[in-house]
Amino acid sequence: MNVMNESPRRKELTRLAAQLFVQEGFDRTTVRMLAQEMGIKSGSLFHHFKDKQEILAAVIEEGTQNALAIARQSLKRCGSDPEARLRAMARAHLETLFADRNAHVVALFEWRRLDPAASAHLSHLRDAYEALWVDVIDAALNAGLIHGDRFLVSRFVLGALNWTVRWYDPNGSRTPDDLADELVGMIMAR
Amino acid sequence: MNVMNESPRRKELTRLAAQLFVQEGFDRTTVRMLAQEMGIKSGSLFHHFKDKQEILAAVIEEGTQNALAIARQSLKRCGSDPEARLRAMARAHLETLFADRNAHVVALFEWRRLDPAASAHLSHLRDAYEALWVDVIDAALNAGLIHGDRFLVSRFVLGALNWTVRWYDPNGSRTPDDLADELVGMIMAR
DNA sequence: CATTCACACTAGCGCTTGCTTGGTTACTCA
DNA sequence: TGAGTAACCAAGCAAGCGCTAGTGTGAATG
Repeated sequence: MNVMNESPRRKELTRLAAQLFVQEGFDRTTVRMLAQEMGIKSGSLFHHFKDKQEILAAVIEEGTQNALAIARQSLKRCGSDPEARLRAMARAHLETLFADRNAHVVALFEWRRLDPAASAHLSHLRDAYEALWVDVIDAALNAGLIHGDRFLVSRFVLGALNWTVRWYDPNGSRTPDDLADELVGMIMAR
Repeated sequence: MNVMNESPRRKELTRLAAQLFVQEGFDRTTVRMLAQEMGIKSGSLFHHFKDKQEILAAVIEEGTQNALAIARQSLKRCGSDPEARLRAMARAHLETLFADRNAHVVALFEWRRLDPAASAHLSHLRDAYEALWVDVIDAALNAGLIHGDRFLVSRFVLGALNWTVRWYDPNGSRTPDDLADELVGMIMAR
């Protein structure tokens, strides 16, 4: 088995795994299916990953790291205006959601299949991401842009955004930025 | 095997199955686990259900039928005021979501595991339910209570509501009605 | 009293699963 | 040129899977 490093080969395999996990679900995806998709034999898979669990963890970690990076970058770029920051977070969220769609669908819907160790590690990453959101929501509340309970508002907004993976069609007429603006418009006091 | 009727025994077994499906996920729940939870041997399970798929379909059908019934009842009770109807739908949604929590979690997150035949049948049920929502949202838009695109608004609202199953704690200080009112307040123009 | 029925049992078939083993190839770099 | 290593393969194991076949039983029905 490889060490836990991030060889380019492993990264490519992780991408393919994410796609299969979305298509079939984690449990129904067999190591033989994964291997075939990767053009290798099933035994060879365990040269790159300790076990099937580790593949799942790699997929989710990849997606969450990207989300965190993009969100931080967006916030840095957009100054300190609360409305601009709110809009930027919504846009960044949808941008990463559809850029790394497979990884995020796995993260959102196969989370429970992680073993406790991996789950604990990835929870911290997720918390770091959500903390960004809470800060932005807080600032928007203090500025009077939106009303309500900070906890509930952030949960509702994240729920509405995450649920888009269930219905949004990237080939349709609406861009992710359209969605973000519509959502922000929907919740802002006028 | 039993006919597809709704014997009380079968209904009770369906309830237990829903609980296990939530705990373990559909794929990881074995017929032996189901049988043990039900206090019978695995072979006996197939007296009540044709196969494992049929158990999943029964769980989801049960939940969706209840949601539809409760929503219709709530709308009938609350008159024709657009705001009251909007609030009633949100309350009804959360009420059924937590009254039949297991069934709904399965319906929301194990949907993909249905075979095509069952999926088509249950999609119609789901569409009937969502049609109620679109009507109510439409009326609220026409009354100027909320702003935005009817399609997007209903998707965002349903997303925010459905996502509550991931974080809402029924033993906490907030009632489902609190959540409904907060959400309605959040999206209403002021 | 005979028959039927719902419900449960035991036993196990045929197949798939995640993962291991022992060995081979292809490439890098001293 | 030869040692080291990353990547791979063929073969297979032990466990577990959904599901079936055939049987037993106590209560209701004729």
